[in-house]
Amino acid sequence: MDESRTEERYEPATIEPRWQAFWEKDDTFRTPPMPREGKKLYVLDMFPYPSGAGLHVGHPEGYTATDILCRAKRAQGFDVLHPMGWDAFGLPAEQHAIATGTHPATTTQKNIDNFRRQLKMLGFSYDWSREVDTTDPEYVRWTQWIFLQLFDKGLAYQDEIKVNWCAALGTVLANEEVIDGKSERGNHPVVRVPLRQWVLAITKYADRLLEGLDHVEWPSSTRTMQREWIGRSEGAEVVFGVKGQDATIEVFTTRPDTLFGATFMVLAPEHPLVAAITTDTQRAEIDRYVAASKNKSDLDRQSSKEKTGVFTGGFAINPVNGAEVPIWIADYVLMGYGTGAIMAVPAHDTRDFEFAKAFDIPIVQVVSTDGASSTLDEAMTEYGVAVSSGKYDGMKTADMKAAITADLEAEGKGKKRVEYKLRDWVFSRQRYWGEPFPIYFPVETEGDPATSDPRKGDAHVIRFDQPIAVEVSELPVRLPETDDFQPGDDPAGVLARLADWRFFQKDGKWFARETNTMPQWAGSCWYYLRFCDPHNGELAWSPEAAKAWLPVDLYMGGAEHAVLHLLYARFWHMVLYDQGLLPVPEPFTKLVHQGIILGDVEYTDPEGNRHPASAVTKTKDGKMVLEADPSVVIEAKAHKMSKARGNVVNPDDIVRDFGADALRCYEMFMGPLEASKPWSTDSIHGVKRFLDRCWRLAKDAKDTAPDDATLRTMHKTIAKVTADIDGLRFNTAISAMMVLSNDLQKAGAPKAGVEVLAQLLHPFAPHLGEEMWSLLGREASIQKVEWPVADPKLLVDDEVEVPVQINGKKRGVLVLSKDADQDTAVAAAKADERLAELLAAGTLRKTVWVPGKILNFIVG
RNA sequence: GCCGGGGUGGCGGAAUAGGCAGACGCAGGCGACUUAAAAUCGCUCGUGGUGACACGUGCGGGUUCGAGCCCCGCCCUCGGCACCA
Repeated sequence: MDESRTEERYEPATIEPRWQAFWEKDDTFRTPPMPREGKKLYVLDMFPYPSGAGLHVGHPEGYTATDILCRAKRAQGFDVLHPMGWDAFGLPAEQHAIATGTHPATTTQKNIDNFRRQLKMLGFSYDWSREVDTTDPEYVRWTQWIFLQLFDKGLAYQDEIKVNWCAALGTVLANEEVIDGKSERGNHPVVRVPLRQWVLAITKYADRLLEGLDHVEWPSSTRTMQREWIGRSEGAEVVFGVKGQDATIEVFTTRPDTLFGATFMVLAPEHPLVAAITTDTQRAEIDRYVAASKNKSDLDRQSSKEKTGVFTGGFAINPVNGAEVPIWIADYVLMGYGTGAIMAVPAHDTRDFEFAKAFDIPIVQVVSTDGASSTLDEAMTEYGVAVSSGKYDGMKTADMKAAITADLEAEGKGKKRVEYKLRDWVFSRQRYWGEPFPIYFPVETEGDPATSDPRKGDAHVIRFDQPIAVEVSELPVRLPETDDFQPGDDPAGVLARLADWRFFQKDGKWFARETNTMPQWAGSCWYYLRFCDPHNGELAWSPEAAKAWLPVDLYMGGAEHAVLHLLYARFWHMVLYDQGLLPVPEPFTKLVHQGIILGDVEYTDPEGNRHPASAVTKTKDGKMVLEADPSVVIEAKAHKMSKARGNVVNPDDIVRDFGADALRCYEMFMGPLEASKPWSTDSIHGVKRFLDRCWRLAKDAKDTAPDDATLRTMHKTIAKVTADIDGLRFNTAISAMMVLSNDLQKAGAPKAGVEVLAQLLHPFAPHLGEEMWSLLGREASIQKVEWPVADPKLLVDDEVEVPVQINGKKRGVLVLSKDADQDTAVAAAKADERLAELLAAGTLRKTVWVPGKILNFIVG
């Protein structure tokens, strides 16, 4: 036991809790209620779902990145809003309740406490006084209030939507939980049953949501995904007559110019006209096909691309030429898009081409690249000029689209139309653990309302067609207490059978509460707004607070939320903006996705056995093989972390073994923030050694002035690290600090240099930063010290090394003054014995001189 | 199939207005200190060659004095979408 020696070492386990306690007591990271003019910065992490498993190493990646930025920006004089909270409604807690009987609120609270402990352990500079929890009734109050804003504006409505009902599990399943018509868990049959649901009219905002993407600094891949999800498509609606009937069929097409090539029509099996059009001889076969497609989910329908379909026996009349074309039904036409019916132009549409081939339907070419027609081996989908199209022959595709649409419109046989892939948002769930809807319905009882009681099962009718909003003053509508979370035989879920909560009397009349709950998206759609003013008891947020802090300047979170969460949040934001409740039209100015951290690389032989890295070697032709037996080829691959694979890394273990600062720095040093990267516990050692060296530099700092070279390195590092933090290039920032620490050590630890290192390092390794500052004899907290500024004069060296090439190959290096001209450089090169010799070997044809960069002689 | 991102030493990665490829770190090798080990420090470390040199950024072409970076054609890989008329 040598106590003096342990004192001489960097001990994160001692210093980290000490500084965390200091920050807490000092309230170092408290955000001012209002920022100073022009000094606000709102940096937001996507808040986590507090799962029972706790934090994994993926969480701290994005959190550390934003924490570094926030700490640096505070030191640069910004008022930074950097809050954290919990997206705490969700299915796992309810499933846990079903399995164990523990109330979801209890489980959730426990998990939140564990998450908070872990985040504090990592030293993040959140303003914990602004913490929000989406399950807190004070938060739910305002989630419900926002729903009422949507309801009042007619943006929330009810509809019958088919859900995946699994009777055996007694629950409604999400699409991804259904495989081949069976439940993923238990393999029980799943049927599609229509259920009354709340739907939000997000499609009314489709164009706004699309247009807004042009004004945000988001990854282009994410913007593209949102654009494709919205799926705006311009075309025309064309009306076809039905032979021998009064009925008409409307179709949507983006290629009205190919109307002359329509050789058949296809209706979706669910299309309302199918029964009327079908002839008696075809009816049996049609009924069979319709029944078969009825139980298929969209997913199943799309799993096979083989074209199937049945002829109805009916014929449609082409509005431009009166041609009679057969009407088919086929499930490659979706009822949910366009009109549920298409004009099929096999010559110019790949799917129609396949169908025509399968059922031997004529293919008529009406667009051609050169004006001639020929037999097509595949659909010709490119634009060209019209052929076999009557008076339109010779017109270019784009022109003909406009012309024929106008002509159809004039005759009342069609018009311009815009379609979207985006569907309205099904906003209700048949669950317990979610926000109740602030809605109730009148109940009609059979007898006298005073004596009949729907709670006891007396006959009654709930008038779902007459929804009534709960008074704002009565919010929140709380979840009823219960200990029964078991699935039941009613798809409507747990709340529907809690009759004492569901039914109530007012003014002598019976009413029934809405028993659906909101999806998990609801709470996460507006948490960034509540953070501006989290304790407001009168309003969801004050206009002043919103104006001061919005928009979010940087939003950090996983790419898995690229579409849904970010689209839903933007939608709510726009609705609230339209009501004058928000100061800006888009919520998140800049968005960054941190990459996924994969498990440590695994070396696997063809039999699936794993080998240690040291047993593997690379052959000359680049194959990985077993060193002991080169005939065994090894696959080296980093896999996604998963419990099943057993490669999950727990931050608690890493902090225990290396410290929070080492974990933070390692995750930033691994590679670019947005790239997915394999974890390597081995590599943390290097980062830990670096932090160790920094600690010793502070401990051993000498009161000597840094020499000129060290001074230049200090200032270059200040410039590099400052710029890299702004650009979120933390890996290169750390490598620059490693260079500085190595230089400072060689230079004998001059105090001024170590102070700069501590300041630059503290956003990355905040505990060590504070500790170094204190070892250097300075007062806490380093967070309150102004960020260092580089002296531009010290950023450029007076002398530079310029490589000299002969015919593009490096043959030497010249040391020249930084503004040497070509003549000086050439003279210096000729003065070099070796270079002169090489130059003399041929005729000089050309000299390339890039000042300060390169000198290249072309010799022939 | 379509749309994006990416292929650089044994490993993670650095370097793009086209200008010394491999910064920084891991692993490895040699050495110093130590009774020894750990820790620390120093040197070394793309491949071939004693060396001068030659070859090297997924593959094949091209542009250029000069290409990891730009252009054309492929291969692999990771994400997303997938009958949207």
